[in-house]
Formats: sequence, structure tokens, C-alpha cells
Amino acid sequence: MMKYAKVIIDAALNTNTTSTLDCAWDYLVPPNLNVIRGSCVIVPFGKREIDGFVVDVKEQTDIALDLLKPIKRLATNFVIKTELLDLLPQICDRFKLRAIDVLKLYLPSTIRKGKPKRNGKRRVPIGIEKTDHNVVLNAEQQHCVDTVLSQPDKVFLLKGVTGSGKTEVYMHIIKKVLEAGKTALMLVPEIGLTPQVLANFKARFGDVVAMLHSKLYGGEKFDEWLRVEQGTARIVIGARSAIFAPLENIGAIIIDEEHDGSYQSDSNPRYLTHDIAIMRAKANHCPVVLGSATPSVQSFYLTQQGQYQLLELTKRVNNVPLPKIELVDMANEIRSGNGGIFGNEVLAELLQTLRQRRSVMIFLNRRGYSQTVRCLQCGWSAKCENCDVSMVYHKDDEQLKCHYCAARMPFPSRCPQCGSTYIKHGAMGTQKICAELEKLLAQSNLYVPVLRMDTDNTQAKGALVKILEKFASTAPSILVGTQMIAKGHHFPQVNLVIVVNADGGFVSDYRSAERTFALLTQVAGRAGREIGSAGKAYLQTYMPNHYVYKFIQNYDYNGFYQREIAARQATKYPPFATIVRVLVSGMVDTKIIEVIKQMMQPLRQYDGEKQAFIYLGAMKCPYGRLQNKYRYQILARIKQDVVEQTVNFMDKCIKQIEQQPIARSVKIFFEINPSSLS
DNA sequence: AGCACGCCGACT
DNA sequence: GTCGGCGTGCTC
Repeated sequence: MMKYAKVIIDAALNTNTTSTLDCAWDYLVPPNLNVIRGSCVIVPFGKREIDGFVVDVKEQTDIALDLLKPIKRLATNFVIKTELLDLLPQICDRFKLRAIDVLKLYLPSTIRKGKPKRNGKRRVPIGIEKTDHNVVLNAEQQHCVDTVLSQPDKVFLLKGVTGSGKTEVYMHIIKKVLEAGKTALMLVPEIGLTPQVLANFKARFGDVVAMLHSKLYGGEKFDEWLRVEQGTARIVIGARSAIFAPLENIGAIIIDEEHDGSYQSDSNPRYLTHDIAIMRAKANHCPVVLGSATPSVQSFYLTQQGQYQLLELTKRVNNVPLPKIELVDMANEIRSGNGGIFGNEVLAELLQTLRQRRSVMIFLNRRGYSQTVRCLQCGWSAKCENCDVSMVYHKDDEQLKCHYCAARMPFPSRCPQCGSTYIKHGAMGTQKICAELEKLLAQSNLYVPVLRMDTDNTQAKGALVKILEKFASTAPSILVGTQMIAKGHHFPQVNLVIVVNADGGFVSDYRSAERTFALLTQVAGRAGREIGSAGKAYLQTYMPNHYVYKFIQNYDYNGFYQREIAARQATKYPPFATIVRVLVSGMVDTKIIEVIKQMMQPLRQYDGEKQAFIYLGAMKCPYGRLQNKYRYQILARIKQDVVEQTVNFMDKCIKQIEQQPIARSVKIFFEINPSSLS
């Protein structure tokens, strides 16, 4: 009996939308080839030979037999796990992705085309001697472990302040899961993949732990992946993409620091890690644990709705008091004649801390650069009247624009509030801060090492670890860095944390306050982690009256959540609406505009009939031209009760327009709840 | 996306 | 007469 394979082909399209190529193509299975569902194959296509994935093997075909070509050969002996293959349609539908893009996530080319590299020799992470194998949990922790293990079909939100022992809860869950003969998957933010976390798990569980993250070399990645695929490694710890790890018989999926932005993929293919985790958990009948000290508004909302179950850790295990958080009004500093980087009290405290031979961390938000526009005299900032978000400075036409509606205004030459001309956008970078610091220290006759850490000088493999080790072993010293210094590190000698510009996270985005709350809470937590020493954190701000700072100072997550969710409900932002962005780009802007126009027509008609949109508009993108391509977008905010059908309608409109000739020279990208609108 | 086919203008 | 422009259509 002849066999036919349905093959999804990789015809190298680089849009995330569908085309005639994104469907299964039938091929003959040569009798000598072991082709099964999930096989990776090389097939002839036109005059080319391309990669493909077998999604089905059948005994009949609708295609005329004289058209059929045989599969050339297997691309690799790896076979995509049945569970992941079964989830393919669901994932494609949820995120409107093409099957080929999802299949490539399952089996990335580093794996498909990679080779083992290290002759079985595996790198041992540093710091293994720091661990206790028989940690006794407190009652709260034990309760969390028991609840999770007894209800395998649930999603849990584990909320616990810094130092409340979340990691120990994860470890106990994983231990039980392994004892039951199952496997475990734990995701950590990419940026938090510090040797410390990894070393702890290796020390506790030994060689059954595999690490999957982007900093691994091709060969290393291949080796780790292979150990998972073969079942040698039964615990996977990894960044976002590890959610597609080839584990079988999963007993628990943990997403640590679940609020972290790195769980949302912001380039193609765009997906939400939480959603995939829940799909995989359902398929494996296992629990999902989302852990955070500062849960995302979305996740906490779902616990309030009863979709997730809330678990709380309220006690800090080592009884170290949380650092005192002080706000510094920088507009006030300027008015009183201090034009420096640090407030007067901050500088005094900085010098005193160093004299006491304690270390300091200085934190810059967003690489020290912010797009918001602010008056240095009175602290006024440009806000959109309709959307309650900051407006963003656009250099090309010197305008301030709201990214969520059509509002815009010219860049003001004088402050609309106080009339001053000290209006500024952008702030200083890490390097400038370091230079200033060294000058200040020299003036005070203090010679303390100033270490810099940002995305520019930590690209090289191992560079980050080197800087961290130097900082840890040199007291007193100063570490200046971007948000990567906020995550997961433990430096007992740090007594003082300074956030140079706490407002830096306030960009035009409805999630600004949420991100700022999470980030600054975490940053402050870096101070005073040694027993008996009270740490201190200074937040320098131009808007000391912003509600988010009060809640941060009081470590009041619940208060913050209540305030935030009320605002989201009033302004109809997620989770009370879904934002959809359709980005159209191409070399000829008139064609893009034509495509946008043709797409808007049915959408406006649909809105007239169903009133599905809270907002629907088309505009030039903030970066109107990138890499020689013009960029325009449609932004829509959809009412939550009609999201599914409306998203499907928009998807259908895009597919229709793509069939037409004008769409030939443009690319259309479709995004649900995009993380960025640039 | 590649690649072929095909129908019109300017050149050895 | 044919070389080459890119519009249109197809690829299991």
C-alpha cells in the first residue's frame, strides 16, 4: 500500500501571515524511508529542495498521482513529540501563526542541523558548594507544595515577597514530580539566567537538570536539548523558548517571575508563554505554577475571576526586614540649585555607605534612555488626554504622539504648565553616570571601584558573570547598570540602592505603571539582604505624587492592583479589552496606504453592525520608516466579550487582502496584545 | 519566496 | 529580427 505524507514546507516566507504556501503539501513516502508523523524531511518543491515537517501519514491523497513527488530524505532523525504536534492547530489559531513558524519553534535549526560539540564533557556551574539538601519548609510553603500536587489540572499563582522562599517551593514540587516518575519544566526570565539559580538546581538534582537558553553555543545547546529528547535530563530550566522543550510525561510547569516581559515574544513568531504552558499542562494533566512577588495584572485578575488559584507566601524565611524606600523629588533638587545626577541626601548617603565599607547598586531604567517628555522645572510631562498614557516624542516631525489613539501635539518650546524652557526628552546613559561618579568620588577622596554593567558590555559570553563576581568579591564597590542588575542576584554586602530615574519606565504604554511597580520593588529588594542590616533604596523621580510610588514604598501589591484594575476597567484596556495591531510595511508607501484603506473598510462596516471596537484607527508607525521600508499600522481595541469572533474577522480580512494583487509588494503582520507599538 | 512564462519596447 | 523589462501564475 502506497503511503502519502502531508508536509508543511519551509518556503522561507518572512511574514507572519498566511499565503498559499502555508498549507500541507502531499508527497509520496518512498518505501525505504522511515517517515512518520513528526518527521523532518527534505522535499523537492518546484526546482528547489526545501525543509518540511510531516504532520500526517495517510494511505490516500486528493492530489493527482502524476503531480506527486517523493520525499527526498530525512533532514534529521529527531521526531517532533506527539503532544506538541497535537497542539499545533491550537497554537496557530490562538496567535494567528503559520504552522511552519510553530514547527520551527518545536525543532529549531540549531537542533535540526546542529552537531554535538563537547565530547560528553559538561560545564559545571560555579557556586555549587553554597546548598542544603534537606531544607525544611515552613507551614505556608508546605501548604503550597501540597495544594499544587493534589490538584494537577489547575493553574496556580504563587505570590510571595522577595525572600519568602518561592524557589524552595518549586524545588519541593519538582522533587515530588520526579519521584512520581515524571518530568518538570521551569522557566525563568532570560535576563535572570544567572549561574546562581542554575547552580542551585544542579546541586540539588544533579545531572537530570538541563539548561536551555540563548546564551549557550550551538553545540552546547544541542547537547542539552539531546539529553532532554532522550530522557536523560528530566528537569528543564530555561528561558521563554524552553516552553517547547521535547519533554514527555510532564508533571509540573513552573514560570518563575511570571510578570516578566521576556515571556512575551515580541518578534515573529509572537506568542505568550503562559498560554502555551497552560496548553501543554492540559495535555499532560499537570499543574502550572506562576510565581512572582509582583504578579502581572492579567494573572492576578484571573485569580480574582476564579480561573487561577491564588497561593500566598507572606513570611520572609530569614526575617530580614525589607529595605526602607525613600522618594527623592528631582524637580525640587533642580529648584534648589542641584543640577547633578544625585539628590543631595542621596549623595550624602552614598558617600557614607561607602565609608562604612558597604556596597552600592546604582540603577538606570531602560538603558538610561526615555522617550517621555518632561519639564525639568515643574515636573510636567506630556500625557494623552484620552488614554492616560505618556505621549512619545517623534523625531521625524517634532511631534508628541499617543500610541493608542490619534492624539498628537507639537513638541512644546515652553512648558504648558509653568512656562519654563527646560523641557527635556531622553536621559543620561550608564557610561556618563560612571564618569560622573568617579569625579564625585575623587572629590571626596574615596577610591572605590565603579563597575559598569549594561547590554553593551555584557554581550560576550561570560562577561556578565565576570562583572558580577568582581562586584561580589570587592567591598566596598559600586555597580552601575540597567535592569539586568535587578534580577535574581544576591549580594549581601549591598546596603544602598539608588534608582537614578525611577520614571524611566513610563513610556506610552498602558502597562507602564505595572512594569514600574514590579521593577522598582525588585530593585529595592537588592538592598540590605544581610541579617541585621537595614537596607535603603532611593527612588529619584520627577513625579513624586504618582500613585505607583506610594504603593511601592509601602510594599502594597494589593493596593496597587485595586487601583490599577479600576483604571483598566474605566479606560477599557486589557484585561477588559484586547489590543490588536496590524502592521503593514513595504517599499512603496502609496501601496501600503491603499492596503490599509482596503482593510479598514470592512472593519468599519463590521464595527457599525456589531460595535465591537472601543477604538479603531490607522496611522503611520512611530518608526515610520525602518530599513528602507515604510510602516503603517491599524490599531484596534476590541471589547472583551466579542474578542474571539472579532479577531477571527480581522484575520479573515487580512487573508482576503493578501490574495489580491496590491498586497504583493507589502508585508502584513498581525499581533494580539503587542508588547510594543514601534 | 523562487522561478517560468509571456507579451511589449529598443538594440547588436 | 531578438534581448530583456517585470506582471502573472504555479509550486505536492
